[in-house]
Amino acid sequence: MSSFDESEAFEAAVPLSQRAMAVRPAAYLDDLNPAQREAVEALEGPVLMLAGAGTGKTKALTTRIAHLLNTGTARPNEILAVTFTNKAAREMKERVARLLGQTVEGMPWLGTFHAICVKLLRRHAELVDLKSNFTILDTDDQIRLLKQLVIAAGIDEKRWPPRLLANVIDNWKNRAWLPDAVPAAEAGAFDRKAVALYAEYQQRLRTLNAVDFGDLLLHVVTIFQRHEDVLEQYRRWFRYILVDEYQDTNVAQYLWLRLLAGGHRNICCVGDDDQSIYGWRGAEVGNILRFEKDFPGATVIRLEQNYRSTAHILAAASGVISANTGRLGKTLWTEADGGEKVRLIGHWDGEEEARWIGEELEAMGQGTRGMRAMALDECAILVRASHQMRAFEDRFLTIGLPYKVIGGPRFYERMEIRDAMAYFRLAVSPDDDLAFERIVNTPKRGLGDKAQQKIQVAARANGVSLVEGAKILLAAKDLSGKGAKALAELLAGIDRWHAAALGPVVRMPADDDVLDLEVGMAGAAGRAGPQVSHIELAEQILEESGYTEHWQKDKTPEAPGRLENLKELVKALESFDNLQGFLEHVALIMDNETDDAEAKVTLMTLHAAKGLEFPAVFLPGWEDGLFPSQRAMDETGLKGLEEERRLAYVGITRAEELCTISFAANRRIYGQWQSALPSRFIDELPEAHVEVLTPPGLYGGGYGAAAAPAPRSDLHERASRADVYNSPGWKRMQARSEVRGMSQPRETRNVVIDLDAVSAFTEGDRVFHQKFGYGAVTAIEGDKLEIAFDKAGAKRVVAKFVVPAASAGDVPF
DNA sequence: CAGATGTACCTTTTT
DNA sequence: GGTACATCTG
Repeated sequence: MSSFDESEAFEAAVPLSQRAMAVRPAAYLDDLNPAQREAVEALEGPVLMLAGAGTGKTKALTTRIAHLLNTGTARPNEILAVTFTNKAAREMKERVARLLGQTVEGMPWLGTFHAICVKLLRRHAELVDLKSNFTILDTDDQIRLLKQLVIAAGIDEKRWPPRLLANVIDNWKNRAWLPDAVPAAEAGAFDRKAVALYAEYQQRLRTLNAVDFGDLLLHVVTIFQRHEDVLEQYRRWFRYILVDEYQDTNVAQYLWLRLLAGGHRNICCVGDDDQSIYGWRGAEVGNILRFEKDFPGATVIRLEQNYRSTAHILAAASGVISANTGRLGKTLWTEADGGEKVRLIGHWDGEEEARWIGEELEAMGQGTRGMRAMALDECAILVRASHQMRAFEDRFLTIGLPYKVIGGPRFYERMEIRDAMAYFRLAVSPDDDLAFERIVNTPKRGLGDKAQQKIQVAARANGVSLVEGAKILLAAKDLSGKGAKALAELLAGIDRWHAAALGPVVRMPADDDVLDLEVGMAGAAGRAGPQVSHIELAEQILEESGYTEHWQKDKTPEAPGRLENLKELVKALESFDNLQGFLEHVALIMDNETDDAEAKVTLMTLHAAKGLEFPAVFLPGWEDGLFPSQRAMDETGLKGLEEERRLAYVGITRAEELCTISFAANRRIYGQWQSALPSRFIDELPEAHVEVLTPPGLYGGGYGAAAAPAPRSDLHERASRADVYNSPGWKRMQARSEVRGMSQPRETRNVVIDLDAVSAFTEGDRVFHQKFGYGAVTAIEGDKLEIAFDKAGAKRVVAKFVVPAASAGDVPF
């Protein structure tokens, strides 16, 4: 706390009224509408900002921060501003800086819940029996650790799959339940053993001096609850608190906030109950719904003017969401024109849906039906479940339409990156057992299960880390030739790397610097600089460990990509002072944004789309069972259905100009063809704002043609009844589909066979495919080739995506 | 110890 | 259908 001057902080706490007018004329205030302005100017006391989709929420939030600073009400380090994602934090930082000009010093306490908790926890680690250099485990580590515990406890892995156990524990942590606080009812519902395992897991984490993501919050809450002096100190420091996406907070986060805001109550929460879509991961809509009860006298401000979408799109979204109960209620309005109606189209199956959207995207590029031309990067396809993306990827690959997938496996989650990181972790701290386990036999060193078990036994018997245990094992000559030699080599490497990794003062990356808290690892300060830079060291580690070679020798098609990723990893080290700082960053950040010049359609889940906007949005797969998802409804009933409906609302409101909803009568799920009925949410779209494109012959001319739309009251009632499956709209659709002969697929159309591409091959040819690697042609069928791939097995592939094996060097990708 | 076959599983996902 | 993981076999 050394350099923080509390008296100065208090001086800044003089009430606003007594301070001079704004330091500078606050031109930014003129940019706001009345509601936004109110939200910005109500600086003191609790404020709840209910910000509908596209109503300038971030603008209000960032302007509020700027206003706090500009009026001298608070200093940058007195504002605690929390977000959920790093992206949101980054954006907020940028926008505040832009509002105030370049002169603002960084805001040290603007960040994600987790990043802020890391800073706090490093400071007070000893209060929860940790050392301040604790490591942060990601989900993968967590699961491997749990697996060990499950096995050690002699519990059937089938009964408690580590993955499931991790979920259960996460849920408990989200609710801020320590092992001894898990309610008996809850524990009984699962299994007593799960609680015992949870307790054991926590104990093990402590021994390893490690925390998982949930702990970051939970430990800090525990510290605040048990040490009033510490809490008091932070209440004085964080004089103004701002929270983004408040509807997504879980119980632990809620407690954390309430504790911190408890004194001065200067807390401003921004959120939208209609966009709460993370209930399944512990978010409590209840937090936002009862804000006024938690903070009596709170100012509630509604941002309702929408600047994003056309009137038709807004009306469609409002129509859907109005079927939900227990909303705080907002009415979005816009000055914008009606624009295009929301388009609705039905398809025979998922493939046709993908084909239609592909064609539509191409047509939109030219401008169709009097609409302006839309570039691909103005368009997005938002799906409910990620497996829906395959149909689109297949199709776009075939027609060569550029696309990008958001939210796939991230860079830092890839196998090769995690392996490399494990080596780095060992260099930083050789007693990182989890890292050691990961790489003992990667690359293959002839150290299989048996050898690894011996190491475990040696370590446990001597109460030391695995690296030490391995040394003991070797000294005792308890391991045979080949493996022993490789192990000795690895251990020598770790020692060498560790010596080289002990660098100078350990700090966070510059942009994450904390003004008054030293985040560095204890004990490393003041050491002389190493001879090699951490970048060279990283290269050496990968080289000497044989890891690079391992992938060089690998002949699978993805090996080159992995080597490329490793290079990228080393390059990423450049922006850090040392390996420790880098590891810390990666544990919390894990994002991977590649910007590419070429315009591409964006393909992502509805969840990933929250907070984004696109001129044109496609919402495929609106079928009951898929969306709303059957599972959501089965597991949480009406609550789940309502969350699905909010997801629909989020989807529609992503669109600025054009929103296209589609559904398919048949879809292949888990390899089985299944037919489905249009989503009940389709019935909830107000007919006046929808244009039905469904081709005649399918669904009898389309939705709305047969019967008048159900009255609103009926919709409402239906949503809350248990027999939602028997809705009038449903029966209507069902009847229609039976009458109109849904069993006939539409005529196949536009089957363009690229004969040139096919004629280049004959049976038996060796070929190369970008994704599947090498193989031999076994059959030719239309424009498709059947190929027996060496690694990937037999596949049917469109001829133009395959080249003769000889010319594999210049593949057309 | 490694590759090869067989068998259960299958939302949404950030930190 | 396709993947991740466990068990079987060379």
